[in-house]
Amino acid sequence: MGKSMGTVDKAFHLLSFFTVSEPAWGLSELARRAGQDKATALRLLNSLIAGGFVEQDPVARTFRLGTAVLKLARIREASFPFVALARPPAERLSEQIGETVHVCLPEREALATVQVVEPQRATRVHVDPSQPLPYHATASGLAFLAFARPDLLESALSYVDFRAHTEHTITSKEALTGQLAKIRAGAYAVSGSSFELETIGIAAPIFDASGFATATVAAACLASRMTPELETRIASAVTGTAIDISRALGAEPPAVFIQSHMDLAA
Amino acid sequence: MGKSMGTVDKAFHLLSFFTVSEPAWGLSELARRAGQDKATALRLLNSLIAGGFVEQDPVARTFRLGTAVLKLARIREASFPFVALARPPAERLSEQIGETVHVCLPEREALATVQVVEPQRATRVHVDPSQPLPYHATASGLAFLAFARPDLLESALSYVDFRAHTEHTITSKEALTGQLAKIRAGAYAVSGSSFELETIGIAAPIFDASGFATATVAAACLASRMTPELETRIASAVTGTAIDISRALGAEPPAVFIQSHMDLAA
DNA sequence: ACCGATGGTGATAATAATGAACCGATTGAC
DNA sequence: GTCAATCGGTTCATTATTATCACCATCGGT
Repeated sequence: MGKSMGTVDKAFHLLSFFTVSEPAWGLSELARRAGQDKATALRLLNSLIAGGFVEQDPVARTFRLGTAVLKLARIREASFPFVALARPPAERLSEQIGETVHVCLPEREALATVQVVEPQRATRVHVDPSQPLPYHATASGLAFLAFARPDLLESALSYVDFRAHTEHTITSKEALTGQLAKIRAGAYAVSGSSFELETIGIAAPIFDASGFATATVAAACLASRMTPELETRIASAVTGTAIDISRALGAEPPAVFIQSHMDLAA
Repeated sequence: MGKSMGTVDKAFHLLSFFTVSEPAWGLSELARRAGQDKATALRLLNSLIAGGFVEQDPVARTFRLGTAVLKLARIREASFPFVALARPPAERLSEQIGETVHVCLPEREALATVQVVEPQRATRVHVDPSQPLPYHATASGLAFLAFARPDLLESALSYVDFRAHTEHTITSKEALTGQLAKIRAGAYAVSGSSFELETIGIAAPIFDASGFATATVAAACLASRMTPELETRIASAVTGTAIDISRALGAEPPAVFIQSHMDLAA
């Protein structure tokens, strides 16, 4: 990793505190939580405001995300239309398997859901797009880590808290790395109720041009109707969708991954 | 304006070079265009990468916008759902008048288009969402400035270059402020081919809770089919849409603005 | 083999960021 | 009504950071 700029990192550290549940901050509290001096935080915020990344409420004096992020997101989607490209395959998958499908992108500490497709049938799993998916406790997280760039894997592992969300959650680094090896061999990840009870996640990585995972696609299934045969059928469909999306992005998944997918179909 | 951090400003300066038409940059060319030393630019880019705002293509070594902007845009829209709230009224407006409708947000030097709705009819104006709209040469810019918070007006005026885009462009500060006074009286702004020939923009401000403009909605019309009667009809529809969107945001437009809108309908 | 690009690195000189103390204004408790 | 605590924001001497240039290895074209 090359050298970077501490001041800029601090600015982004501040940005990371603006979340859906806490979208607006006062100066003092934000500085305290970010571990920065008030004066420093204010100067950083002034730069963020100048760049349009942050706005300040003129009466409450609180800070919130600005409109520049909307602009940049538009540019990014216009140039590399990930969400738009992933939608059709995700919709096909949901229709095919009759379960909720979601697409996630990695962030520092967890995965973020960027797309949810729910099937027509009456009983289905609801996925909250605003809820971060922990790496160690979700099928998507495991599928991503298993095929992630080594430095991203390492970084993500340093943030995993191994908190047990249910009694099935993986709670040690050794168990996690062992599980990742199995996933690499089988191409897809299953989280049997390790995040929420009653749901089973089946996930596969989406690859970028470098051959590493850049995103995930997953089915969120009702545990009550799962069988080994159904799991294989869904896993085959999910890995196939992951291959489709990867190719739509101009990337070719690793040969071993393609092979695993074809083995599932057989 | 409070003190800011030069280093952070430089990082954002780099970010501003990633556009729809030039979404990926090599290190040397970006540094040259940004007026920065290669080494400096690289370190800034490393920080941007660490924050997820920029990605580097592993083979071409080029830099592009990262997924963090998607995440922040999601958070911003979840907390302050401007785009989602503005869409239905904008679509209704486009259908009603049969012209292209666009919604813009102010940035430092110009307006940025965040939403475009094109009508079904064969002949229509195409609005490029990636092109910034100069304050002095577009109906949206004038409508915004006429109802902007005084400090924002002053800031925007300091950035206006008064460059003539066509022979009808306003090219002096005096002409601009005079025009703004007229717009305040009439509630909407018209740019008769002052930005591009053959198109006429009709714009109105969207208000926030403080009673000042926070965004704009505009119709981009073909000049060839414009008549005084049609202008009034469209202006009435546009101002009505601006009122609808303002109320959807929880804001009540000033009484004089409502009155002007009702006068147009009469 | 050469040329002129490219992406990237390292050491020092030049510059910027830092943070404790401070200010005026609110707020809430008594 | 007063006191104490907190708020947003500013100041300036101290300090740590960043900018820059020369340099390297590599690539594609002639």
